Formats: sequence, C-alpha cells, structure tokens
Amino acid sequence: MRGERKAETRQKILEAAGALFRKRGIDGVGVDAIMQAAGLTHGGFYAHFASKEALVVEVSAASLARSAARWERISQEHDGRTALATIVEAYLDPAHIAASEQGCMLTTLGPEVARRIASRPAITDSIRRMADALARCLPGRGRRDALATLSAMVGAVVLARLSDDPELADELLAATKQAAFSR
Amino acid sequence: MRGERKAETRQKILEAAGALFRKRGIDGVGVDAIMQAAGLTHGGFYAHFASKEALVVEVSAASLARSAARWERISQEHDGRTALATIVEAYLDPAHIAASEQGCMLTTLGPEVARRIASRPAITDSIRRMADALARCLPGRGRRDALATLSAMVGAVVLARLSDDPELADELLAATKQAAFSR
DNA sequence: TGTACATCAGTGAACGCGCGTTCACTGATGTAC
DNA sequence: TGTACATCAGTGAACGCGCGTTCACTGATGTAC
Repeated sequence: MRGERKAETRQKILEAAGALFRKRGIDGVGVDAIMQAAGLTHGGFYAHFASKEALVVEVSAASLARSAARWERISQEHDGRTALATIVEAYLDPAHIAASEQGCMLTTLGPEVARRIASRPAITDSIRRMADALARCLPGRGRRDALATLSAMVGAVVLARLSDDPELADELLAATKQAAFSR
Repeated sequence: MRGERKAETRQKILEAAGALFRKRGIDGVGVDAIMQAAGLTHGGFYAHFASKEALVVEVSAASLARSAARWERISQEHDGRTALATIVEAYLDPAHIAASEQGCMLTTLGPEVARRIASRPAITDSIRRMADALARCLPGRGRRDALATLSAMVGAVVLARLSDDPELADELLAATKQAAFSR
C-alpha cells in the first residue's frame, strides 16, 4: 500500500525531529539534518509537511501527548502511591537529565515552544492531562498539589540540566522528589 | 574619557541583547537586531565582543547574577517571612509571565543555555546563590526546601508561559505560591 | 497472466535570503609640543 | 592657548555559508485492460 509506506516515513520524520529538536533546540536543527536522520534527502520533506513550522507544531504536540498518555496509563494501572513513585522517580532520575533527546518536551523545549503561538493549544491540553494524572495519584489532596508537583518536577529538570556540578543537580532532583512524596 | 564611553556602549549592547534573547530566543535574534536595539550599526559589535557566542555567555551570566543579587539583598534586608513573600510574589506574578523580556533567565532561556557548555559555570554559581538566599528565608527548614522551592518557581513560570489558557496559568502560579509558603 | 500506463514518494540541484563575521574607512576625542 | 598628530569606537559595504523552500526528475508501485 502506498499510503501505509508514506505514513511510516512520516512517523520516522516526526521521531527524528523529536529527538534532534530536544537535543539541539528547534533553531539548532535544519530540515536537512532531520531528513538525514530519518534516512531520506531533504527535498522529500515537503511531501509530508507544509513547512518546518508545521513540523514543529506536530512534533511538540505529539511528543508531549505521548508523555501525558504514559502518565495516564500509570495513574490508572496502579494505586496512588505506586503510580506517583513510578512517575516521579523516572522524571527526576539523573538518566532523564542526561538523555535530553528523549526527555520530556516541557523541560527541553518549553520556553522555545512558548514563543510559538501555534504550538501552545495542544501543549496546554497535554499539561492538563498530566496534571490530572498526577492528581489521581494524590487522593485526598487537590488539583493544587498536582499543579505544584508538576511545576516542581519541570523546574528541577531544567535546573539540573543547567548545573555543571552533578552534585547540585542531584540535590535538586532529590529535594524535589522528597517534596513530591510529602504532599 | 574614551574608556567610559565604550563601557557604556558595551552595557547598552548587553542590555539590548538580554531583553531580545529572552523575548525571541538566542537563535531568534541576530547581531544586527541587537546592535540596532542598542542604537548602533552591526559592524561595531566586534569592538566589544569576540563573537555572538561570547555575548551569549556574558548576557546569560550577567542577567542571572543580577537576579541572584536581588534575592540576596531582599533576604538580608527583611525577616524570613517577608523576604520569602517578596521574592515569591514577584516571581509568581502574572506580570512576570507576560514580561518575558525582563523575566528570569532560567525560565526564558534555561534549556537553550543548558546546551551551551560555556554558559553553565556562571549560571550554576547564580543558581547556588539564589538557593542560598531562599534558604535564608526559610529558617528552621533546610537547603532541601530551598532547592525544592526554587525548582517549583522555575517550573511554574515555564508552564504558565506555555499555557494558552490564562486560568490554568494562574492556577499553576497560585498552587506553587501556596506550596512555597507552606514549607 | 502479461503489457501499457498513471501515480506519487523520494531525489538532488538550484533559489533567494539572512546570518555571523571582516575590513577599509571616518570622524570625534585625547595627547604632545 | 593653539596646532598637528595619533587613537580607536563606530560605520556600512562585502564576504561566505547554511538555511528553508522549490522544482524538474526518476523509478518503484499500483491499476486498467
């Protein structure tokens, strides 16, 4: 089938762009590099996307929607404490700091995406879903605690990646982890 | 005096770049635009900085050092509760979300700067100073609470800027404010 | 089943443009006598 | 105090380069008869 092939290629481009954008920033990666990473040549890009900007909108939306879906699944398949631990431990793991190319989009591209109006509606929706999933892990506590916890998680990862001292980075992650569990 | 004039111009360039980088991102602003904002022509840039990259290092360091100095001053001139309220209220104010061009560098350029190794040492130092200032506001509580609070503040602002729903943005700020005060 | 034709995902050369950087210059300011 | 000279911050044209995008093409795949 022609269409199936095309959809697969499109998915490959989305994934290559997702990793490269997160690693080098949106303006740090050209269409050429994305297509090369997807095993194609740059000219074919426009058979799949209207522009680089359109790709950015799709990539940012898809990448964060995937995170939201994972959190939702975890929050539904486990009891509150276990679900919270699973989500928080993974997010605040030093491995998440190091592997920015597969890390949460909020922490790798947040400010960059915030400047692109077209990307924000889908991102806002995923933020809501992530907050709701967290709220489900904190029974008895409210939406407020979920929003505060989400904020802290995002900030801790941003700060840990900025720190060139691994010890400070670990302290930031540990402090935020502890705060999340004591809500 | 020749040197004085030059230092003033240099400062003007640093300030113009600081505002433009925060508003449009580092890769979203050219040397041309920066010099124009400083009231000069682009060629003169290289009498002050070796490269755009060198400017980025200085701007990010200076911008965050200023924030750190302000927090230190506030934490020393007031009692803990008042100092904490002053710092947190200003940081989590919707006005801070809107005025990104004068906002905290951690929230506007954090991920972008994290990718530039040369910028990180100075940033790390300022993060430490900010955490210490916060710790001084939380007497009886430890460094851990300061680090968790700082993380939450940064994350809340990043998320609030991403949200295209002002209500969700306000909720994120309010939730994080409350968490900060209840530590 | 085999042949002729149509489709279209992907190729790769070419484009215009804006970027960071260089450089010969200018003219205001400071110094020497 | 006045004149001649040196300095150098800032100007603006020019550069090479990489970017996003376009387009004529190719060749594998699917369809019609």
